[in-house]
Amino acid sequence: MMNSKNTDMVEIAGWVHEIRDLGGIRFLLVRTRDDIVQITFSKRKVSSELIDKVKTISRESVIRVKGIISKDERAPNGFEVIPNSLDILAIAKSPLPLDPTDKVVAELETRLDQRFLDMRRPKIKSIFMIRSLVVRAIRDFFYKKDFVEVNTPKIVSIATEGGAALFPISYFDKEAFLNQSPQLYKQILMSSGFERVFEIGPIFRAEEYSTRKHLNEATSIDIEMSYADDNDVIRLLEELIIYIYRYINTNADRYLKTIGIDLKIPTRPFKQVSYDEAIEIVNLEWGDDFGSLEEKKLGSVIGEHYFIREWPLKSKPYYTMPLEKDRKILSKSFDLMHPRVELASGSQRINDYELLKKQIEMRGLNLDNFSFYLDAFKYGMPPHAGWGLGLDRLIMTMLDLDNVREAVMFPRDRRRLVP
RNA sequence: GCCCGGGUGGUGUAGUGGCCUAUCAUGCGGCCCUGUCGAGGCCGCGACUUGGGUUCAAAUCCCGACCUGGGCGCCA
Repeated sequence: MMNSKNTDMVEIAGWVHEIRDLGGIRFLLVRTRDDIVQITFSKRKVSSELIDKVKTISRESVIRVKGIISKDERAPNGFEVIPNSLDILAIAKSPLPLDPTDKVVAELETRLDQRFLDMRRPKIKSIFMIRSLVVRAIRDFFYKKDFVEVNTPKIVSIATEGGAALFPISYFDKEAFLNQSPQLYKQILMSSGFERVFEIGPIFRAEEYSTRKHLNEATSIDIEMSYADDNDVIRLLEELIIYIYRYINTNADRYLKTIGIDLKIPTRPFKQVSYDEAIEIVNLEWGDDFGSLEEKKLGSVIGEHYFIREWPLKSKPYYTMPLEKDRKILSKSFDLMHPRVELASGSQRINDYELLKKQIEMRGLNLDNFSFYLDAFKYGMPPHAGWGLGLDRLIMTMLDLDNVREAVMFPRDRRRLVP
């Protein structure tokens, strides 16, 4: 919001971040989207009319100031503005529900209740400025790789994968659900010949969990790629993660500084462990799934991003390509793990109609519900692979946030529906 | 769904039966102050989630409700 009118005159509009009144001199710190600028009202240099006006301003009021830039070593960042005019655009009521200057840090719950104010804080705003840049990096990456960006329906008739609970909604006279994943649709698009698609969109899970890593509405980055296998999309995922980290490191330096993060860029290739190796490390029986404790242990043993590959077929969804190895029924599947949390999971998919039907039936699901999906496999479905990556968790792990809700502007969790 | 914590001014806290007309910080109001940048000094304002119970006496102990933090399960 700093528009230089000529070399000296500036106009600044923003919130009154702090007021320091020393009697004969009064400092207003005005906060714009990206900066905090000091406006200095001294009796010597500013009219008494303006001095009287500035006395009526409360913290977090919105003002517009026109004045002259003055270099002064005593000012923060070495300059300040000596005002010629002052418009009070909106007076803020008092007391404030929380303190945007970080002198007293409110709890997350209070902050989320007053999210509009919370996001005025430079640290919090920086999270979302970075999140925007991450999304930009993702689009950048996929467009360069000749992917097509798509939008699939969020109102659907059936569960995508079983497993997670769905939110039922009423769709005129029919029952419908909020989609838990774009999985089925992005696969159908492979049959339509788009070859490489990606989508950045919301997914909904009705699980009643209440943890630091779960949301009931999350943002998923999903891709699907024809003529690719699990290895191909693993490489692509690695490449994307590193692209994002690099992009943020070079384009979001100021925001990283504000948050106080020194971003370490992961190195390729990421470590890989097979499911069999992983259960060995954490002492599980073959066929067991990893609990939180095991996930933590694996994370601390490996210490950086890694893949867990070749999961037992039965612990992955029906569309996962089977893999027979050492007389065990595994799958061409993988999870991308951060030491703290799972970030992504993917696989090569089944593209054979009969095999897919068999896998759906084996899981006790009703084939009739899947006809719109299965039809796409009847008339020439290329081999393909893909994955889904949780954007919110990616931001959480990248910026070392304690709670995934910190990475979402208006999070939806077990209890929170407002704001 | 299970287990363990917690609800004290606007915000963040101290306080484990009487010393509480409740601590401290921040904030807000007033006064002083021309270089603040966690401004400072003085004065003032503002709170025990809720319903029962125990007790001479409850912020404090017990039970319920509501809200809430963490862990587990499940999940991405």
